[in-house]
Amino acid sequence: MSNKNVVDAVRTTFAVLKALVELDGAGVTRLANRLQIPKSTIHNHLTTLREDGWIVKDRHDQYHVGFRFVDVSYHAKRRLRIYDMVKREVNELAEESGEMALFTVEEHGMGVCLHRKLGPNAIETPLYVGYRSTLHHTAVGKAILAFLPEERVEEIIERRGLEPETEHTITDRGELYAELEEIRETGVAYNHQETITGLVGVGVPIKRQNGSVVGAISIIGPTSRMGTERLDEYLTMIQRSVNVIEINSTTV
Amino acid sequence: MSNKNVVDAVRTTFAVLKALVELDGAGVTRLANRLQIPKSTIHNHLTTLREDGWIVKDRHDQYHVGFRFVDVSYHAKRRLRIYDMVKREVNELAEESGEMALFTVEEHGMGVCLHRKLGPNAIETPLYVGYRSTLHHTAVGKAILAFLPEERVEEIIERRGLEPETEHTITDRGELYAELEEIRETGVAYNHQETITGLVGVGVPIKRQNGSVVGAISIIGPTSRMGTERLDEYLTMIQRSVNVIEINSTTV
DNA sequence: GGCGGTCGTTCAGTCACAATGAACAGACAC
DNA sequence: GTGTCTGTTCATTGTGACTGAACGACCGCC
Repeated sequence: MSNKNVVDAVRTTFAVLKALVELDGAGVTRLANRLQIPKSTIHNHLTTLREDGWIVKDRHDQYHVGFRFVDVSYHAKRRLRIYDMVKREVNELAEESGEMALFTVEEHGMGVCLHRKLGPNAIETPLYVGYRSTLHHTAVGKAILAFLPEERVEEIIERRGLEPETEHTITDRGELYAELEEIRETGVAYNHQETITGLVGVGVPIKRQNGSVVGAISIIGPTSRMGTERLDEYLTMIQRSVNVIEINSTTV
Repeated sequence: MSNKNVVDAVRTTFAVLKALVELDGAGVTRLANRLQIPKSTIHNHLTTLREDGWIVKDRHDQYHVGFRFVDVSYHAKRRLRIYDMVKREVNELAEESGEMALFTVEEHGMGVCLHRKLGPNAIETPLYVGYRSTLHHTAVGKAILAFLPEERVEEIIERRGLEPETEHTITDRGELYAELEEIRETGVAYNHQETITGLVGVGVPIKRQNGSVVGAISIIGPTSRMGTERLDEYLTMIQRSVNVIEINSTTV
């Protein structure tokens, strides 16, 4: 079960934290049952986490992840120098388009949404800042994959699979590679109802001077409002934003 | 050294994470030196954290806290049902006042800023979403302290102290209690250059139906722009916002 | 108001395993 | 080539993480 050179107790603690997030707070017994770990062990971990200020216990003896992670989150985002600039551009894209605009980066083979702005007409989606998803079925995800080294892409597909989200999700490796090739040529990635039926998106990667990809920006909306000519319009807007970001990031 | 019923390995791991945040990324050796823990031990923890997707290693073998904490952060904030409403009100306060508006809650005896919005004229401060500080020298902090149970307040002062930030910071326990009493009567807390010289603020607590305090909202700006009458103006605005929040939170 | 059935918490024993230091390998400057 | 930084591996060992059973607090129910 346990690999070498790793600390199992750390695994346990983060399993507890993950469960607290998923259960939206829980008590000792519920955690013990869910994780199949004795109550006393769970209790020790919870006590440690609480004493160190990472979780809280409410008046009903329910434990919750604490706000200290908000601090960690801030510092994680701060590592991206372009973050503030990207935020500004994404906000503008949302305002101009009226739809939802977002910024996503890749980490451990998953896409993580780091900024999201709802325009005046934006639809409701489960997407939030911090949301993690596989890369193969989103506009931003494919935009990123297209510009990662080939071996990284294979590694990621191996690790994360090509699970279908809708009937339009690309689940064939060859098909995906063909589309990535096309994205490399055109510099644009689309999401044609591959994540949620009725939802389309257009995304463009943000690259460093050396050509490596940092992340991607996209605009997302319902098929009813996002026809071909509208998508083209949005694409132009996004490309302008990415241009601004890429140019300004070289000077810093 | 080690308490009973706690897991030291967990302490170590979070010490590593904390150091990674403070150092803005670091390698094995630097962490080992800083934490006075052998390299191999640090390495084991880093490997575990990385395999589980909590930290990343860049191309220069520097470890950084990962974006997965952004996800945790989101779920921590989501626990506050009033969060979205507060966010909207704070944004509006910042727009209307032109200054910085913010929302802070208490956790483990510290204030944690959960939302911050810069108005058009807002000044630069080190305050960010996730920022943690002691409670005794801020408007929001005192607003919260005033409506916590007396024994909690004593506990917090005992644990966190009354460190001076400027020459105006209240460091005397009796003086602080007197001011808290006044805040309880008026429902308003002020920060008169107690955190940063030249910076003043006005804050109001947000309470639940049962009278317990959830957090506080404030507007912060430079002394030059924030005279008595201006502060009164802002106070009225904040009170209106808090009113909206408190009324709407009872119906949910 | 007594009585199961929860819950969280405590505690001492034990053996897995976290911590360790020394050795190794790779990068880099000079 | 040489020296000095890195990060990494690995066998050893002694400690402390894990464990189950017992405890006590709480709550609803009959």
